[in-house]
Amino acid sequence: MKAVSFLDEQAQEIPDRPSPECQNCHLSATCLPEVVGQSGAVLLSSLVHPNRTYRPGDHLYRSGDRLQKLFIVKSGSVKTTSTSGISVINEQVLRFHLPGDALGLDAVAGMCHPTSAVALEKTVCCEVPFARLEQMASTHPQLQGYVYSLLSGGVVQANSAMTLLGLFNAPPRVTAFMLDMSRRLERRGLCKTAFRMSMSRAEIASHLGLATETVSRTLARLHDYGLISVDGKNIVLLDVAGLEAILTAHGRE
Amino acid sequence: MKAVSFLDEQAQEIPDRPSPECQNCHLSATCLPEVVGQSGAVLLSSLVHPNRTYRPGDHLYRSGDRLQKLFIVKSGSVKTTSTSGISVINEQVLRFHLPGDALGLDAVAGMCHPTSAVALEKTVCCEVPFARLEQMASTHPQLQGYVYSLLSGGVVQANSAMTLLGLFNAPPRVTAFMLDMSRRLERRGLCKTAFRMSMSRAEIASHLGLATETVSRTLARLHDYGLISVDGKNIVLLDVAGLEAILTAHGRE
DNA sequence: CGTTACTTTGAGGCTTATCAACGACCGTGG
DNA sequence: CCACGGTCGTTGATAAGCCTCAAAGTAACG
Repeated sequence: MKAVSFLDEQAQEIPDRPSPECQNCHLSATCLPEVVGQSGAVLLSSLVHPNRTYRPGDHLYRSGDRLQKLFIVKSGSVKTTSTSGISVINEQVLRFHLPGDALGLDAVAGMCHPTSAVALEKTVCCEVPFARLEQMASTHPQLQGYVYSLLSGGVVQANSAMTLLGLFNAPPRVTAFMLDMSRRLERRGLCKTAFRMSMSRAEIASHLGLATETVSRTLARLHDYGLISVDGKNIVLLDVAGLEAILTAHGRE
Repeated sequence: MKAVSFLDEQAQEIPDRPSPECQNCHLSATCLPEVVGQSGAVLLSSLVHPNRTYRPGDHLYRSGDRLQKLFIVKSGSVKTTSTSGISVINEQVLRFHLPGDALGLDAVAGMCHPTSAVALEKTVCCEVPFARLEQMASTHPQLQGYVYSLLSGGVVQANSAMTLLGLFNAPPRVTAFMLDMSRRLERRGLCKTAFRMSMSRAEIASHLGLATETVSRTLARLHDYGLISVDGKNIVLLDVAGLEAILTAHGRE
């Protein structure tokens, strides 16, 4: 089963395509569903900058950078991270972004990125100048509503991540992480039971507020129970019902 | 030193004021700073519903309710909570909202509240019908930008809360919580070193992903170190520099 | 003034972080 | 092509932090 990182890889190879045509984009269903209409896609095409390719470790933006454009992952994957502000040595992985996901929305409030974004693998992104998006949104109610949804959805997502860290211990955290990945991949038309996790164990651990070793051990235990199959970054969910049972069983209190 | 819960209490006593005048509101500086201009405040007054008073434990809205209006805390305090979706027994406190804070923004994406909001004490709120706010924002760029900021700020806030849970253990979590309260109160023109925490220990614990007893013990230890003074819900920050040192010292590797 | 809920304190045990070592994989350079 | 170093992942042992249970003390409320 093909993994997300290999999604339409050949189509993405074309470097710096001068004028992306959103109406032909394979992501249009997940990326801008309500906005892309007969004329909507054409409008958006005028907004979207040429695609740009990033290599693993490349920064899309760094914490402190001025907000100029938003990003939409077209292929590959990206992590957003924040430092505590106190010590710079340690960073928290806030979220992993898959194709269709928007990045940089948290910079709107201060017009300056509070987080950093780093490509996890070879990644292609669309770029949307925020000033022009804001301008165009003011004359296109549909687009405005979509921007609201994006921003609001970011709050919902962050809240559920916080709930995961607040209510659950290690096993359900790791389990919920995989089930969440599964759901997000399914929504993109990819296989929901077998996939490749492009991030390192350390990045998963940071995202879940755990130590690298704990993530490794938890995956091993889930494997022993016959719930998953683990081969490096490749994961197969063997017993989804069993995994969901972990969530109900291992909550705190 | 006056605490936030007693802020202008007499002025708030007036029940169900029929037509709130934002230009006279004592919160105008913190609540809608950029929007309230000569004409802005008048416009907003036409948006804002009569104030409503809540008693401790009253719900402003419940998870699942349809989004109809946003809320702005005028006096008192509110907690927003979410359940894991798996088990209803346990709830996670996402945030405590002080006067000037907006609530309900996370409902925009699904037009339905994903969280619940409960008053912690006697609380007065302004209500803003979302449909009319959206409508008016489309014709008033300043207001639109403000709504963007509110939403984006919600993401930033949620991310920093997640970073706190992900990177720090108990002592810095409790410390950061108090320092955050201090900053937020200072921004409202209240005393930043002595204040009343209207929420229970259990609610603080839930917010910080800890057990009630751990919060209690941590506060006791900070008291022993001479960093704070604790008398029930009343807190005095005795050594802010010392508290900030806790943050740098007790981070997880 | 009694009842209830909340808070504090103590003791014990479990989860998980930490330290350490080993093996696997990958890219590099010989 | 193989040897090499480095990063990453796994596994084990240990200990620390925090959760849990339990009980007493305190504040809040009718």
